Amino acid sequence: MTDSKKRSDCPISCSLEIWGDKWSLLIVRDLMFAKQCTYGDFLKSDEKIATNILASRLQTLEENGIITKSVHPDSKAKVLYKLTQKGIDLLPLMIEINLWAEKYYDLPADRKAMLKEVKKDKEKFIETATNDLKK
Amino acid sequence: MTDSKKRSDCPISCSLEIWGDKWSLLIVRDLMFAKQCTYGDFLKSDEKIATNILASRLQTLEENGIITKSVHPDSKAKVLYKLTQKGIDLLPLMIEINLWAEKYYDLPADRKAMLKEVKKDKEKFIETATNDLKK
DNA sequence: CTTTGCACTTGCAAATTGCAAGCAAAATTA
DNA sequence: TAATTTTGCTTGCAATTTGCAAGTGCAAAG
Repeated sequence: MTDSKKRSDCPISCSLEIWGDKWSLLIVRDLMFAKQCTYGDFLKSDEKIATNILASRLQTLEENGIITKSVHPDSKAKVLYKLTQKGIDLLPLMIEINLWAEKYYDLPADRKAMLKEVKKDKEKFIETATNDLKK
Repeated sequence: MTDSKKRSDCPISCSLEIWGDKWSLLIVRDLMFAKQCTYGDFLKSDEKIATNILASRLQTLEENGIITKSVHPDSKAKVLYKLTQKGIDLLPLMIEINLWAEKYYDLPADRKAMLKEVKKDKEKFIETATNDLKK
């Protein structure tokens, strides 16, 4: 069950082994930008991830220390997913994905607004958002 | 054959539809950092991509305007793959992946050396490397 | 104490992956 | 000029992964 079969020492390759698929970074996105953090929230996202895939991705993200599970303060029936520091550290990468996509595709208004802030002072934005996510 | 089935307008999702798998960014990496640019070069990389997968990834990267094929100056039998501007624009994203991985995993010496340069002046590094890749 | 909500699990068909072998055109060697 | 090798793929097939639908078990609400 562990990641015993590392393809190489390349950091790009190691990273892709964790979140290199069509879904994992969407979960990170939800936790980072949309503040969606329950299983049901993830299922409700636009891309319509299948429930078994979601469960499997949440597990590997947890196994790799990107997210943690905890009991939701509202109810024991709910599970609250949160980004760990390692997960929060993906923020600069997520921002760069947005900036790349902005150059070549149409973005939704809210994401455009966010990038406007990013461009004013990227480091400041990252610092503020990081502190926000740590709460 | 086109990407008619767009999952959502989210830039993260759109990006992942192009290069969200375990292999595509390794090809970009080879073109970007290792200057490997023939079919055979890609096959020789540490991660040992299967030849049919390589062919399919090269095709979708080309279809999405990330890379272009041209005749190798040395020989008509060889194909030279190059990053387009859209591909070169993935550099900041690739750097952030390296920086993230550096924080949590061991990197090979040459990549560490590169990141040392990056940290001195990220913007300068990107500018220089971008100009290099345009040649 | 029954019904609803939430977080999953299970079963199965369809698609994708990975391995090995094959193939045609160009280049090299004999 | 003919035979061999290199290069960039394609093909066939088994194994794994995905995606869809239905089901399950526990907590909370009515």
